[in-house]
Amino acid sequence: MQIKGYNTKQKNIIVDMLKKNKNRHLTADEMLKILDEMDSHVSKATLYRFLDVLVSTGDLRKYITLEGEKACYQYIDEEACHEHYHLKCIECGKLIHADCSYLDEIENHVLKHHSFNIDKKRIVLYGTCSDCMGVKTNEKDY
Amino acid sequence: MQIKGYNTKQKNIIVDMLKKNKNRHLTADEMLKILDEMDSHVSKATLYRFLDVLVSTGDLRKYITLEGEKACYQYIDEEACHEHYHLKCIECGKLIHADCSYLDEIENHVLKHHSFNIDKKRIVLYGTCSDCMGVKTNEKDY
DNA sequence: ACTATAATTGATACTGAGTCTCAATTTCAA
DNA sequence: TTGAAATTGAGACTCAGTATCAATTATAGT
Repeated sequence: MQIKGYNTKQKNIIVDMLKKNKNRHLTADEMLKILDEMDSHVSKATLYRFLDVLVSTGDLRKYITLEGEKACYQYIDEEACHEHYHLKCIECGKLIHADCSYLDEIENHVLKHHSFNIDKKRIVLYGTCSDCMGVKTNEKDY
Repeated sequence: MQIKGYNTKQKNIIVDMLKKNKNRHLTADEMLKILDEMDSHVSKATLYRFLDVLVSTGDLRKYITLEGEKACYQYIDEEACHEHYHLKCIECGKLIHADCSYLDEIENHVLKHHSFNIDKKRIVLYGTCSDCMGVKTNEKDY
């Protein structure tokens, strides 16, 4: 991949780290920890700056910040270039990555019927996961 | 509506304020400002606490925090309780109420293929509305 | 009404992801 | 080689939201 701007040591370190972890969803903090463990320290500012660049060039996919959760990123290559949406369980908090072409149908419907162009990366559907479905915990009592 | 827990002055003030602004989407900060202007000061901690309660009882709908934006809330009453999903434009911030039976198809798909039971009221799809679609601002250049 | 106790409130300190600043360093084109 | 422009890093900063905890208030039991 082509690095935008000046070709620096730090940018190459970051890209290498992302490629090595392309099947994971990393947060910026996790990346910093990984880089430190690799004795390849890169500053927080540099990391955030370059992540933004990679997102803007389309080399990295950024998932929407969920309520109370951190943004996470996934490197995009041949194997991982299909998008997915997120299912977030209200009961147990689990985040499910739904890899599924149905996404495109939703996109098409909304575009056709509502003239609205969905950013698929940001889709988060809230509800109850299979594990929690029968197991309705007693509601908090206020 | 029934107030959960002890019936306090502050809770009533908050509910009144929400009812008066039921057609708006307010952030917590905006609410605090409104309350101050009404000379009905309620502390930040109390507001946030009670908003959580109202969301848990279903009296208030909380919209997911967009990257870099604040959470906003909408009071739910007879007129606003239909099942519809929301389309939120990333460019202009407009919130579109999409009344549409396609919702059920999404629900069925996710239940069938992912064993996940969507809470339809919470669906918010982010993207670009028709007004903003042609008007792509020039990208940042890195 | 009184009291005990449990819930609630509010001032304020704190958290933490992400941003900003700016001097020092590095890149690269000429 | 050189110097203008890009980049880096340490750390200060932002700010929505949370936690703390002593003081206050609501309610149930008598």
